[in-house]
Amino acid sequence: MIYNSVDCVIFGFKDEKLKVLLIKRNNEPQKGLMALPGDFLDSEVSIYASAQNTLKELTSLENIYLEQIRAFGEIDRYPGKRVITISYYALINIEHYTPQAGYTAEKLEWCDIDSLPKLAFDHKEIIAIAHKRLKRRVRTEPIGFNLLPEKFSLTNLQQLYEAILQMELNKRNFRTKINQMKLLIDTGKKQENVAHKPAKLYRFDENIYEKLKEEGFYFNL
Amino acid sequence: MIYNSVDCVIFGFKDEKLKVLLIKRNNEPQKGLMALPGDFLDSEVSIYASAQNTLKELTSLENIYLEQIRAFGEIDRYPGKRVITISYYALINIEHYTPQAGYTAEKLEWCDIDSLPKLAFDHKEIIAIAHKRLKRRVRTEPIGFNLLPEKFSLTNLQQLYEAILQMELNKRNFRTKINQMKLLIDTGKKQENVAHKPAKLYRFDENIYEKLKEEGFYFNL
DNA sequence: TCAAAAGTGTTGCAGGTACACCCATGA
DNA sequence: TCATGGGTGTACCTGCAACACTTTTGA
Repeated sequence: MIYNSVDCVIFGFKDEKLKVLLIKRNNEPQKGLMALPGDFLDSEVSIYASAQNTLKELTSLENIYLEQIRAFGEIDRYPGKRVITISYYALINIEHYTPQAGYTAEKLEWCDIDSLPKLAFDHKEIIAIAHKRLKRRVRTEPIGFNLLPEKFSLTNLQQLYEAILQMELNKRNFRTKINQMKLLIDTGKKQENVAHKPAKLYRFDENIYEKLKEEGFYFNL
Repeated sequence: MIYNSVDCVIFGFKDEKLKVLLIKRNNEPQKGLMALPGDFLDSEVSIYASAQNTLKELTSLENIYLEQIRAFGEIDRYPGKRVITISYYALINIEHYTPQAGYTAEKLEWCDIDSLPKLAFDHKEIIAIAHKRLKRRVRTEPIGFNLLPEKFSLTNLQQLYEAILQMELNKRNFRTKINQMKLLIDTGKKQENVAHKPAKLYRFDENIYEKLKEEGFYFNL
């Protein structure tokens, strides 16, 4: 007998760090360890819909960026039975996240991508592969933006890319490249109560965003 | 009840064309249609091993390039039961391919990637996604070479990339870029019996090949 | 008036693009 | 000697990398 499950690597961005949403297992096997949110697959539900459900239960969010990573199918990846898991990764605006009833703060946690706790099963490997995929995708499609709030400064955007790609970027050149895309709209607003020149706040031009997503682009940072 | 299967998109290169190995179904459902080779998954076998087995049964080849694409899990993708398939793609040297006993020429066929027959299930979509993946991979890892015979000319190599990427490439620049990689070794041999200047034949430097594969590279064609 | 971060102008250089020409072979 | 495809030299030009300076705010 083979079981199928669906797991989600939910990425968020906060305090200049790339984060993953993890849940503490309260059932055997591996009770007490942190793990990716997920569930066994219902035979009446498509795998994509199953990932969407997991996401909605946890975060109450819908219509968010969600892409399959792949299936993980080593024989012994789950103790006791044969479970093949199909993993997805999601990009969410962490400000929109509100933990759902039933999930207490004790159980759910946003963990830094580069200081993860001990994880159940092969979830460490799954996160690593999700991150690798994200690093590539972010250069090819304008999806990184899904991680930001509606209004953000260019510095926010740069820090996001630096966190995802785990490398430093040159401020001047980063801004030049972003400008070339003509993807940002000046909201007219500025930062408030900061002890320095306040940064302009931008939002996306949804039309250009969709257009770039279709056409594909290469963001040579 | 959910069933799992593993399907393989086996790529080959012949007559300047990128090809896929397809098999005519001789069982219901969709008997008579062409389909990707594959099988239901045995609970004692890892998904990767299952793909390797399919490949070996069909082509008698081992140790070849094999990478998972992803799982396909729409509810109605397979008539009558819920079957989630996990797809792999393989790159083989078509000259090494010898159809195995039990598979007659009537049943197995190398089809052009851009003139595929009607296919069973969602296999057309799977091939399209495999091809898309190959297009990307071929620029990021030196894997395209798996599709060529041991000895090949620079023109062979260029035609391969043109077939995969479905675009024309400039001869002069293509050669310059290949040279920069220092990946090729002059075998000292040349084409024979051609009515023009015979092309030099090359083979790979396995060491550099492995090194590039690890490091990653970007082949900006 | 000072500290801190926002925001911009410019120049040199690497490397990609494009083009045209010569070479070796069989018929 | 001609047709065919193999093989190379180079000049232009785009566009990325690197750097330093000005601006605006709160304290």
